[in-house]
Amino acid sequence: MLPEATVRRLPLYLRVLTDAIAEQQVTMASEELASRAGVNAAQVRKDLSYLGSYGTRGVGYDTGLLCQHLSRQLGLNQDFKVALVGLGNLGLALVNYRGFAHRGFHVVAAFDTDPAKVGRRVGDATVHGMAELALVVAREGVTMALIATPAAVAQDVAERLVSAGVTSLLNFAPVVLNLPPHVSLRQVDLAVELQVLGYYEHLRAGTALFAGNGAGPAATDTD
Amino acid sequence: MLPEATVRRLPLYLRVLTDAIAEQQVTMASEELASRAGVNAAQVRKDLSYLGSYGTRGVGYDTGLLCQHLSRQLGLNQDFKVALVGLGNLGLALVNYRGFAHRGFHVVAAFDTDPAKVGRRVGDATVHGMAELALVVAREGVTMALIATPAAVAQDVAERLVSAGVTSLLNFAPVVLNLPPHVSLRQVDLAVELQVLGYYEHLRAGTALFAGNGAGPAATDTD
DNA sequence: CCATGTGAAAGCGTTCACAGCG
DNA sequence: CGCTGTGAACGCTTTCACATGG
Repeated sequence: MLPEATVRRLPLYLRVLTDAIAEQQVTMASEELASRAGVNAAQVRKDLSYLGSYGTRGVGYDTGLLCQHLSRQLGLNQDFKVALVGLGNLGLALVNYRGFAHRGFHVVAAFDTDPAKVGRRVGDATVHGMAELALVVAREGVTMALIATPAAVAQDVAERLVSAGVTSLLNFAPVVLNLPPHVSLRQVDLAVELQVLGYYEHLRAGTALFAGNGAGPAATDTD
Repeated sequence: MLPEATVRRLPLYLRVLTDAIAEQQVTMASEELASRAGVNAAQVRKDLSYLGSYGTRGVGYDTGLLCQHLSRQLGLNQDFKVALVGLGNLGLALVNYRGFAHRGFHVVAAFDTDPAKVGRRVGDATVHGMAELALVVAREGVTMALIATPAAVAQDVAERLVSAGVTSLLNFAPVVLNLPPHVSLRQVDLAVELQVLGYYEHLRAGTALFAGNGAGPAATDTD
């Protein structure tokens, strides 16, 4: 079991390594991997040490070997079947997002309440009405879902997805979801992100009257 | 100066309070606020204690009073001028997102490289070419920006925004941005979120062979 | 000699437990 | 009596510093 903080950084390392491999780079030291991933070098070494010893002292890490191991750890050699609920602007953006299929995440089913959208195809998926959710999710063997619905229905949608067999959810609706503990849940909340930025912006505006320049607390966070 | 972890939760509390006020609820105990925000009650009390003493012992918090104070802390009484760069599916979703204008965030300028899009209006903003970025950002007094461009150009776009006077960035492109420390940066990375879910999904699939049921480590995180 | 891998230390964030106040 | 506000304990994360090995 890897620490959660480590899990969140593995995709970044993987991205850096993939770029390096494309540039024919065969080895990389923790120092370089760290600076390209925006973290501390000791952090990189500790994170990678959880996976075993895949580096060579005096040299660095073999980019190809490490890339392979990170992919395996993240389960990227298998394919994940993903459902998308809510085909507003955000839902459409999600289904067309390149980063998904690229890494083994396949949106195989989409759902919306709007009868005008039902029956259309978005990406590789057909749009179904909400009534068919349980049936289609079970039939397609979907295990992950993206919730891009209005906040008011997100909890209900989440519960129906979980009942139908989904075990991982990525929720974009601005509500806190209550789900059984065996379900993995991650939240992407644009309003929260903006308000956090607003706080620091507001802080700078206030302290600028007292302090000389704008050298304030930069909230750099990758999550 | 509030701890960053606390700042990230304030918008959640604010949302719960806003809902409660709409339901005519005048006071709320830390216990209820906590459960509705999906956190621990002691956490709520500690977070709120950083802002001062706005609760009444034996009763709870005055929803209206607390809401007002949280809004002030987050700088939501002032208006923020926001620029949007990149008008793909995601960019369009962002400009049409309701949660923004609602809380004082106004997208007053948009930019894209596609000549076919330049000159159009999206929401309340006119679409400009990239060449006009510095000029328009300075003229409109933009301080915050959303980067919804391809990864390859995000670093360049970010630097140009910062040169033009932007001090807060919300980046949706899947790259680590390197910026001067006085700039606040937040990252929303869909590929990372999915891969984290993939890790736990993969883990459950692997351990299911050994352990009896799927009661695994649920990564519930609001961030 | 150089960079990894890792104990030990330092720093944060969360949770507990209860004193204190309305 | 109930709930806030808070010191103290706990656990997780990050960083340091260096022994170890190619």
